[in-house]
Amino acid sequence: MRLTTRGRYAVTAMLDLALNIKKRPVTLSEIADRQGISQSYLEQLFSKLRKKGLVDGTRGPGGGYKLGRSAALISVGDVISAVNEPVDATQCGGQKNCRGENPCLTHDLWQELSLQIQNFLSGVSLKELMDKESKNSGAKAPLTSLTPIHMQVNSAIKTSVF
Amino acid sequence: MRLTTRGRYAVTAMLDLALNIKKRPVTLSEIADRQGISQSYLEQLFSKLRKKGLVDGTRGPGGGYKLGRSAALISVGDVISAVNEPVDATQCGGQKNCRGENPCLTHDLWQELSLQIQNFLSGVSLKELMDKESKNSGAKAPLTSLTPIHMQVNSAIKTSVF
DNA sequence: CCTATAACCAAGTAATTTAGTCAAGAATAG
DNA sequence: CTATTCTTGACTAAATTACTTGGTTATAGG
Repeated sequence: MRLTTRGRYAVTAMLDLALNIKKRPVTLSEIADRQGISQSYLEQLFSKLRKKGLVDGTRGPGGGYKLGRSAALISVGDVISAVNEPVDATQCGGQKNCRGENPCLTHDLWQELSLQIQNFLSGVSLKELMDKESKNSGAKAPLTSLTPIHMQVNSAIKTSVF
Repeated sequence: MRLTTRGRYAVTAMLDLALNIKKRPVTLSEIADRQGISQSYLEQLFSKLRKKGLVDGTRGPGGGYKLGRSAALISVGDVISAVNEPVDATQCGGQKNCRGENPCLTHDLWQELSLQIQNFLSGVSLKELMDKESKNSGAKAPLTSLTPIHMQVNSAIKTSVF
């Protein structure tokens, strides 16, 4: 799981798409204009998103993109991993023969952690983010926690460990 | 919060350090050798880790690095953000004047999500990862979940949403 | 004091990734 | 037929990452 500005662009664009689609598909030039991202760069990102089935494109006038499935069924993790090349964290490629003494020990731990992050991001859907937005639209209150429940549990664990 | 191979190197090295320190400090050449990372690259990473107080270095023969504080008090988030330059996600720099129509809308949402990831990674300490390791050392059982509790809650949320 | 060790520091470089440009082609609504 | 919009590919500039080189300081042990 990699997390760079590239993934941020993709999530931002997908959110823009999800929020602005009413009836007509949303064009890339609209998104590019609203979010200040190069259209051609968006084209590359959406090419990958389309291949993963996260968006559907229709050509011609009145065309554009729409979500490949319900926003509730698209996770942030889906979007981010769609636009990133898969990385193998271990230099031995899954074999445990890296070193003699401590073979891939910390690699396994990182792999495990990486999986946890992946799981976390798979637990946040576009719909949750959209709902968050609509709840705060027009209001002056700052954005609060997205998914309070497991965050509270998490901080409970944290305080119990410390 | 950025998440690249750079952060992986840092976490891996910190884990190696935490696992292999018994009485003597651990030298970078040891870590470099065990983990297959360039020593000079480690020096750069540890320079940043030291400036954040995450490690203490002692020079001369018998010298090396030790943890700046208890492994229970060092989170994975600490390590990762220590070796990365801070990024401002918005191109307007906190001002809400990016666009006319949808000012920084999705930016706010990304900011919120980014904060969540940060919180999540702040909830996982080096000690948790170490304990995970020692529990599985010598055993053939595969690694299971690190922090089962909030993961279970998380998946519960997920299934309730879907 | 001398020497080896190992942290510290800084500049530069190769490789990779990111972000963007440019130039086409293909589908389709009107 | 034409304008629109996706789709594709190749190419380029910028940024980041990973690594190299060549030092300097501090210190333990002889």
